[in-house]
Amino acid sequence: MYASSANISERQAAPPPLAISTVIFALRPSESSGRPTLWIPLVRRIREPFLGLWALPGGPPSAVESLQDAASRNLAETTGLAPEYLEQLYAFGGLHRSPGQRVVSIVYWALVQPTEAAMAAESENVKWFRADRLGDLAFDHQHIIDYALGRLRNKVAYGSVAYHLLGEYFTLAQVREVYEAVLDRELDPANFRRELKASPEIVETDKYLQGGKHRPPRLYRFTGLPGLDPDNRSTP
Amino acid sequence: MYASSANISERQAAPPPLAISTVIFALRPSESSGRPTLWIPLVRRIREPFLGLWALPGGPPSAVESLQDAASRNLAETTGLAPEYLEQLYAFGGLHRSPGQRVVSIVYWALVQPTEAAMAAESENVKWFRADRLGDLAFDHQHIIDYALGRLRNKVAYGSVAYHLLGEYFTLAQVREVYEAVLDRELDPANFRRELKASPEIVETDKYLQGGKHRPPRLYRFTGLPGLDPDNRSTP
DNA sequence: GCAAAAGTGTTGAGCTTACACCCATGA
DNA sequence: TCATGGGTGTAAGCTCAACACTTTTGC
Repeated sequence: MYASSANISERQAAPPPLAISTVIFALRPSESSGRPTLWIPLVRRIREPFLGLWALPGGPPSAVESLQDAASRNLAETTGLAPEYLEQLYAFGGLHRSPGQRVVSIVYWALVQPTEAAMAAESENVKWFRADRLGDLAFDHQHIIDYALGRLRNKVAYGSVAYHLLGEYFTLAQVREVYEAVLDRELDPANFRRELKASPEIVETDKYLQGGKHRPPRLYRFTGLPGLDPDNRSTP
Repeated sequence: MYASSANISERQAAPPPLAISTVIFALRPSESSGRPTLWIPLVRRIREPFLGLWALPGGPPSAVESLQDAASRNLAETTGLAPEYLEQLYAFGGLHRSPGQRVVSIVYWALVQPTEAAMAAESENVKWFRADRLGDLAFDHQHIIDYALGRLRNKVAYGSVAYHLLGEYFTLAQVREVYEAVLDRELDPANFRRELKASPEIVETDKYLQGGKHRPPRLYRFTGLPGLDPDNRSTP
């Protein structure tokens, strides 16, 4: 009988090793249409298994950092990115995720702003891909990305997540484009703008976006809070 | 640079050990009002730290079982229960969850039917508590339970989870009582029944619940699917 | 018959949706 | 001045919440 989740010295078999991975989303204009689409940075496998294939950035957590910090560090090390939004996705621990040793991966998902994404480190072994056009990936990473996409869609549909894919100032039409890219369907501009203006987290500024072809749209800011990591108890 | 979530041999420090815990919910009639309320089984700590305090059932996963199977086994070993519903809750991995060694806990949450719950093993070291009246718990387990309660409330409000707390046959009023217990507010019986009858997953039977004080209500069944664990990829 | 829960009907408020329309700007 | 996206108005339709009402049982 095991009476605690925090004492593992009570069983013989070695528990499976742990790794942290992150699915990172950013917006980039599509090469064809120019409209914003979702992109994901991947890193190339430099050893077996799956040598040469693309995979999610990840690695083992160190003993002295929280899981979320591990995801952050990892993300900075591989891609140079500092995410605007970072949330735990799921812990994957199936027996056959990896040939050879079995690994438990705690996966995070992140949103980065386009300014960040633009100056992200890209190299021989780090490349960005359109989220809907990935090739063959290592391990179960395609499956993980599909799950992350589902979560993103869900969070966008309800919550206040879309703004983390945009810069500090944005037009309401830009927000709509994010929704349209993520949900993959068109939305009524008139009704969408009304809905956003009803939300108190979106505040109007007195700036306008200049340089467009037509009437310059007003810029807005998002003032909502990022949402807390549940892995923090109030009684330390 | 760490190119994979499934290869941990690339870093020096030993990763933190892993444990699985489960928050188990079942309905029992309240001693005072007789109306159904949420109860949770806990196990007593039989060693330091937190010796003597109550804690969530849990233990290390073995190397040869999936995380969900580990939660299931664990649950059977400690409480004798076979849950009707089992879903991953969150991976808790803060640095200060446990005095002494740092542990990462992947926590599941479960719903068991009242028949199961009634014949659950109870002993000196395993007891059931009202979810809203727990004493001091070991580790961050109170915090975890609060989070699980939030998830349960959310899933009940939207989804099709309430039926897993009931037996195979149930009246619509019983479903309403579950909602009322979980959400902690009263619901309009007329509107609630209409909403349920609109759902195709709830099918009418030709049985009636006899033995009540008044008009015998019709019994219904739930035909929905349990919802899949995301930790299963389709390409094996 | 009476009390109480099972079960049905109805109505108004409010929100969503579709779309007509005006506004401001670059070319 | 015209094309285009920014931005506003509005009416139909639907959903939801409140509550009056009928039905069926045990006592």
